[in-house]
Amino acid sequence: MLTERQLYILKAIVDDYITNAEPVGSRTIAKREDMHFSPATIRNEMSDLEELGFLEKPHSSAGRIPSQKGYRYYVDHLLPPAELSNSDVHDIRSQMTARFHESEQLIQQSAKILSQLTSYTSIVLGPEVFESKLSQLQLIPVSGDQAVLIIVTDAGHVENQTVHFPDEISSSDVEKVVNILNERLRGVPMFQLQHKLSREVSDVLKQHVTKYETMMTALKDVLADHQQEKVYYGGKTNMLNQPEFHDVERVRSLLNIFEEDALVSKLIRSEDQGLTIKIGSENEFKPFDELTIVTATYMLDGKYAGTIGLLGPVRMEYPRVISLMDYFSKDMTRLLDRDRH
Amino acid sequence: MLTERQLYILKAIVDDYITNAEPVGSRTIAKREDMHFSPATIRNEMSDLEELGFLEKPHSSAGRIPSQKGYRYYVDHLLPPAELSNSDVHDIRSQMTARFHESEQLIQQSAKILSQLTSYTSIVLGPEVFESKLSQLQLIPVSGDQAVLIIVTDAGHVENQTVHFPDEISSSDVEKVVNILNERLRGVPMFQLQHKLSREVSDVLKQHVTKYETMMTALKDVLADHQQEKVYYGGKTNMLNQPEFHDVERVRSLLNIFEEDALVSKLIRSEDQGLTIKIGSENEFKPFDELTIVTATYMLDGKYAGTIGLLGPVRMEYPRVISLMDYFSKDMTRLLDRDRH
DNA sequence: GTTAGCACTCTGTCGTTACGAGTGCTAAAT
DNA sequence: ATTTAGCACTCGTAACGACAGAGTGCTAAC
Repeated sequence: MLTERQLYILKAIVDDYITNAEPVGSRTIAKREDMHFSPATIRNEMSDLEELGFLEKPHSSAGRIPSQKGYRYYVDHLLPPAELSNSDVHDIRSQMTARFHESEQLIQQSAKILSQLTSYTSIVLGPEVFESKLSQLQLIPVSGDQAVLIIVTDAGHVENQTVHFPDEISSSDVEKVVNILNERLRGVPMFQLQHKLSREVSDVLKQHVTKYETMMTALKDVLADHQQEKVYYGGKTNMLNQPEFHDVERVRSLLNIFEEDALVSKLIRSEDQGLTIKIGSENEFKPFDELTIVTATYMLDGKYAGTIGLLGPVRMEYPRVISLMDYFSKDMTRLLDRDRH
Repeated sequence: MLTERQLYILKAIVDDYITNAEPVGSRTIAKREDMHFSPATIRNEMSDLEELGFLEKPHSSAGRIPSQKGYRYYVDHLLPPAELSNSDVHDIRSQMTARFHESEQLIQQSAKILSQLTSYTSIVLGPEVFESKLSQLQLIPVSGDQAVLIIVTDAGHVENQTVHFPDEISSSDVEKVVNILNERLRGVPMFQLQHKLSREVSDVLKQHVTKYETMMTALKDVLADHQQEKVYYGGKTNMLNQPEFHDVERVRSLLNIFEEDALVSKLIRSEDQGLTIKIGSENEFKPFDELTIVTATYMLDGKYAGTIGLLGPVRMEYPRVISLMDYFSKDMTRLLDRDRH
C-alpha cells in the first residue's frame, strides 16, 4: 500500500511529466510550493516508487518518468475531478450551435472540435449501421443494364450502389421486385438483410419474376458491400505535434492504420457505457503501444449508437480529456435526440 | 545552345540524381561506360552547365544537383521515350481485371495501383459532377419533419441529403413537388440545378403547392451543398519514403493539404488533354515548391471526365511515371467506356 | 581540346573534454 | 526513526578540434 506522501509525489511527477514531456527530477518536485520535503527525501520515495513499478528511469542519471503502471494508477486513483473549463465550454458552444442537416454533420463537427481542443486525434464511429433498420429501397434505372439501388435506413442514412443486370430485364419486373422487397424487408435490421433476402424473400420473388436468378445475385452482391460502419476523423495529423512522434517511421505506421477504417473501428469500438481508458500496451495493436485511447459512447433512442474516441500520447492531459469526453458523449446524445424529434 | 556533349552530361547527372538522391560528382559520371571523357573534362562542362543555370551546387565542394531549370530541360528535351516495362503492365493488368460495379471503384483502384507502382502519392478527381446531368430525384420521408432527398445523375452517381421541413407538409404535396421537379429538371446539368430551380421551376411550384416557401428554401440549401467534386487518393503516406520528406514539419503541411479536398482539386485540375508536368515552384502553392505534379485527363463519352495526378519529389522517375500516366489515362477512358455500353 | 596533377574547400565523423542535471549513499541533524 | 545535507558518481549532451573523404577549380602539360 502506498503512503499518503508517495501518492502525493507520484501525482506530482505524473502531472509534471504530462505537461513537460521531460524526465522529472527530485529538485523540480521539491520546488513546488505544496511540497514540504527536501530533494533527498523525495529521491528516497522516488526510489521506492520505482521499485514498486510506478516509475522508471530512461537512464541512471536522469529524472523519473511514469511507467505504464504509474499512469494506470494515476488514472484510477489520483485524477483530480476536473470540471470543464469555462473557455472550453464556450468554445464548444460557439461551434455547436448550428442546426445540423444530418447526424453525419453533427458527428463530423464533434470530431473536429474534439481534436482542435485537445491537439490529439479524434475518431468517431458513426451511428451503428448494424443497429439501424431498413426504411425503404429504391431501384432507379440509369441506362440499359444499369440501375442504382438506394437503401434508406430509419436513421435517415442513405447507402447506394450501382447494380448491373447482365441480361435485359423488363421494367415491370423491376418494379415488382422493388415492391416486394419493400413490403417484406421494411423494418428489418440492416445486418439481417442479406440473410432474410435469401431465406424468406427469395421464394416469393421466384414466383413473380422471370430472370429471378440474375436479379438475386446482383442484389446479394450489393448488400454484401454495405455491412461496414463509417469512421470519422478529426485532426489526423495532430500527432505530429507531440514530441514522441518526431520519428518518421512511427508517423507512417500510425497514419497507415488510419487508412484502414475496419481496423480502426475494431480498435475503438466499445459498447460499454461510460468512459474507457486504454493505456499503452493495454491496446491490442502493437503500433498503439505508446498511445492512450480514451473512448466513450453516445446514444440514440436510448440505445447504443456509436463511439467517440480520442487518441493521444500515453502522456495525455487526462483530467481535461476526461471531462471533454464526458461532455461530448452527453452532448451528442442530446443533440441527436433533439434533431430526431 | 547546348552542345551534344553538354546534353549528354546533363542527362547523365539528372538520371543519376533521380535514382540516388545525392549530389553527383564528376568522377561518378566519368565512370559510366558510355562516357568517354575524363573527370576533368566533365568538371569543365559541369561548370559551364552551372553557369547556364541547369545545375547547382549545395556547397562549394559538393557534386552538382539539377536545378529546376535543369529538370525542366530534361523533361522537355532529354526524356528517353520509355515504354511501360513488362512487369508494370503485368502488375496493372492483374489488378484491373475485376469488373467494377461503379466508376467510383474503378477510380479508387486506379489511384491505388498508381501509388503502389510509383511509391508516390496519386490523386484522382472523380468524373466531373459539373458535367453530369440530373437523371432522377427522389424524396423519401423518414420521420415527421424529415425526408431524404436523393439525386441520381446520368453517370449513375448518387448524392443524398437529409431535408428538414420545419412545418408539417402533406405527403401529397411532397409527391407533387417531386413529380414537378423530375419533369422539369431531368437532363439539366448539375451545376445549373440551383439556378434553374429558382428561375424556372419556382413559379410552377408556387401554383401547385401550399407551403411553397418552406419547401423551396429546404431544397435550395440541399443543392448548394453538392457542387463539389470528389477527390480520391492513393498512397497518402508514400511521401514519407522519400528522403526529402524526413522533416516532420514538411510532412504535416503536406498531409494537412490533403485534408482539404477543395484545395487539392484546384491544384490538380487541368482540362488540357495530354500530360502536364509542373515542377517545383511552377506549382502555385508554396507547400508544393519541392514537388512535381504530373497530371493527365481521362474521358467519358468523348468529353473531359476527370484528372489523374501524381505527386512526387522534384527528383522524380520521369520516364516511368510518364509512361504510367499515359497508360492509365487511356486505360481509364477505355474501361469507363466499356462499362457504360 | 583534353587531361593529369594538385591545392583548396567543405562536410561529416570521431574522439575528447567540459558541463549540468540528477542520482544514491553516507553521515549528520532533527 | 525520519529527514536532510553533502558528495562522489553516472550519464547525456554540447562544444571543440582533428581528420578523412569527396569534390572542385585551376594550371600546366599532353
